[in-house]
Amino acid sequence: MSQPTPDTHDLFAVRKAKLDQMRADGFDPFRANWDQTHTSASAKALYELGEEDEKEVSVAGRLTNIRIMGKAAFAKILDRDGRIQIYARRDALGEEAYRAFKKLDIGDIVGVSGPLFVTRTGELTVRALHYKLVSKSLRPLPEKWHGLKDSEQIYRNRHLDLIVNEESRERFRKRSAIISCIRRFLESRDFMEVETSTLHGIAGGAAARPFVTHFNALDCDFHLRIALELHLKRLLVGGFDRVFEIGRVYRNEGLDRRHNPEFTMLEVYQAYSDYRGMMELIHSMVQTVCHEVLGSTAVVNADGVEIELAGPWREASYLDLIREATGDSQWHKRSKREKLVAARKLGLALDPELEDFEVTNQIFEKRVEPQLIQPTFVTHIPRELCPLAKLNEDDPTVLDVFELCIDGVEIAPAYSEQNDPFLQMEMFEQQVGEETQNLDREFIAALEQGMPPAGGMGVGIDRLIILLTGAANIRDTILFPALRPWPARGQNELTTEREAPKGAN
RNA sequence: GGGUCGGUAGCUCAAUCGGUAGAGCAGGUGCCUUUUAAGCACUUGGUUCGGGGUUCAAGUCCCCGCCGGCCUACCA
Repeated sequence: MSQPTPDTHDLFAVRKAKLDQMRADGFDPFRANWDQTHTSASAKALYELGEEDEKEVSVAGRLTNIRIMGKAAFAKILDRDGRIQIYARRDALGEEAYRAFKKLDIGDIVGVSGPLFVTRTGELTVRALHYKLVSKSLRPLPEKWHGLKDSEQIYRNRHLDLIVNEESRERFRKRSAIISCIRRFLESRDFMEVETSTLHGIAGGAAARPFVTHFNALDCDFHLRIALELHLKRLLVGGFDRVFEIGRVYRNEGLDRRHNPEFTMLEVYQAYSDYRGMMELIHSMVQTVCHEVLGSTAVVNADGVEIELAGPWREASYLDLIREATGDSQWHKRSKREKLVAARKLGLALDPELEDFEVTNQIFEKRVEPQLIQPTFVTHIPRELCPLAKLNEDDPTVLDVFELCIDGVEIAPAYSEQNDPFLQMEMFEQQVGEETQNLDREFIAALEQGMPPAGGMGVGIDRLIILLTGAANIRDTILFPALRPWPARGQNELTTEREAPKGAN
């Protein structure tokens, strides 16, 4: 087959022409495979064991770098563990194979086998005796030195980001390790992992606008869940005394540095415990993750501020923190008007129509929470703020709950769970007001069956990952964050044209 | 939703006051058998996000739109 000369500036066409030529010569890389005996890391480990020289390995990965020097070449391949150098020379591979090697492109996926050796400059290298192209890369990779910087491309083309940006690869590896560690921690405490449904008739357990979807078979609308809470508590009623779920929840609200419309939540429920028990649980959990995954109890946030996670953590009541922020020890005795004036002094122009507790809570969210950088359990939270927790026995205006704040963000709320169906009904009615169709009567019926006293907690996993990896943005911790769908005519339209696969047989 | 900044070659970035759109990497050709962002020589490559306007002349100024970053609003 006469090789058509493609435009040398059309990187796709140049690579496609190489592929066509290979297929014409009887080799189709998309039908090939490779027997990988070692990764970059295990090959290094093997070499460091010492003993006899010239250990043979067979590695595979994506070519990220090629340096051709006449009759020999160095290249690097990237596999799941990292990079390893390979050395190809004409007299070892043979004339024909070496000529083909020189035609490889950065981004191609190859298998390479041969003995390990260390180069003059001290780098462990595989001396290629055999190699095979096992997947052709038709698109060029971003620049080798600067990587991919454009944040939109990073989010839209995460695969490119992962190939060229090592920090990104490491961050997601760490995310996986943290979640795995959390699972093992909870299992070691005899919690059982469950999966509850994501399609809810009534999206309860939190106050957030849900996404709506339509179920054709039943011809009715469903909501994507906004929390895991109510189903998990029904499992407590059912006798699963210690349950947890790690799953997606969906909230139809704005996007920003700390909010993605779908995010990962961990919820844990433990019968015969309470919010104090949850304090111990989250503290131990974070210590365990620090030791097993991070190897450190200190983390540094995106602003360079160090946060010390080793315990014990500060405990402060909601009202004390408000008093501290406003400098008013008699805050609880002030009228709403006085509170509004105080809010204004703190630079908050609040709507006078807000309820009294909402005014205070605005101060909490805008002026207190952002200041809670080191881990702090905020306790004694006003009852209006959460309808699902038990009232404090000594002061029924507050709840037996905490909110764990770190780095100015709420990481985990936990409650002594309300199990009195009458009080629960009352709280629900206050919450939903007129919209009684949003009142989850099935849940109330479950409570009427009798739910054991329990502690429960929700952990925003993505926010925890931000904290533990020092990420600047929730999108850097979510593999495929929400973005507006591609415009109809994008600059980067699909290049692969529809054509009969000629080389296929 | 509002404010603000941005979108230039496949990638990372330049382009003075409105006056012929450039560089590095990647790509192509040639040389080079231990390189490290390999090197050397030559070289291809542009709907300057899209549409309109002002002007002798627009990447640059104005208007509209698209996409994104940041701030803000919403947000248990």
